Amino acid sequence: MPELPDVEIFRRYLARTALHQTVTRTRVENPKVLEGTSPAGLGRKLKSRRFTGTRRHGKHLFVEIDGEEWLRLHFGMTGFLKYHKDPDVGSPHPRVQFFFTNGYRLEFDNQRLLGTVEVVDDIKPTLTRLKLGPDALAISADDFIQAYQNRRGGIKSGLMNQRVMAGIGNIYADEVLFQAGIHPLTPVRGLPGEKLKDLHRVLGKVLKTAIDRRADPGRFPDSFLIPRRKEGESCPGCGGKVRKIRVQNRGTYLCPACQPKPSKT
DNA sequence: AGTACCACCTGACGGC
DNA sequence: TGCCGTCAGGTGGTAC
Repeated sequence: MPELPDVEIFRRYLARTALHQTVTRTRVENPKVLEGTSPAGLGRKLKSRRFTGTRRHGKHLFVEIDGEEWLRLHFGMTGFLKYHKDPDVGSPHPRVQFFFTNGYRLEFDNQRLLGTVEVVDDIKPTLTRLKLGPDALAISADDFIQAYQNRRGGIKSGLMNQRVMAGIGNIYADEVLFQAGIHPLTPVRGLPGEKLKDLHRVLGKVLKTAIDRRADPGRFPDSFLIPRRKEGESCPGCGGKVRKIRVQNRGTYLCPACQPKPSKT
């Protein structure tokens, strides 16, 4: 689930629930998701401290701890957050839990254990260490064009490369390329500047729309491809059949009519 | 620089 | 029913 729009929704969720709450204790159900600390170490870092702010960069969520350190949450392929009243039935895979003085708890659910919970001193050096490019929602048209115009390889791989730009994954790469009418295997070099500029505009529009719709495909506009990610579904643009191919070994959905394959030169 | 392939994990689904 | 391969919205390392 978690690409940029999903993580932005998680950020807002945390900001209206666990923010400003004081942690009484933490509980680590599975230490595999911890990075650079132990369950006891995480507890020491958070006990009696408050969450004081939130930030997001790409697919990473940062939660400020008393204005001193930051909790970095990365969700992998299956993560989400849930805020409960303590005795309530929780989420199915609460790998890490944060308990608060108000009797609520925040759960970091992560079924496949591909996510990460880490405490860091500061955000900037962390983005450098993780080699993340600019955030896909914040990047300017000029920076976008600069980042892509001299790249080799296919456009979908480029969009998903977190070092070039952070936040786009398999699903939203397909959506952006569908909305822009570009075939996923199009060489970036084959895209004129005007087309890149258009792609940047579409990127922003897709992300903002998805966030407005709470990153919930059930609420997406009829013009979106995401709710029709199935071989043989009808294309929202032309009514033709949606096709599935593999790009970078990832299932990739497109409309061959609306996204013509680039002609070889 | 970019890609292919494997690994890390759990779980759902379709075919036999 | 049960087993098995495949696939899943992420990412890092290694080899070419």
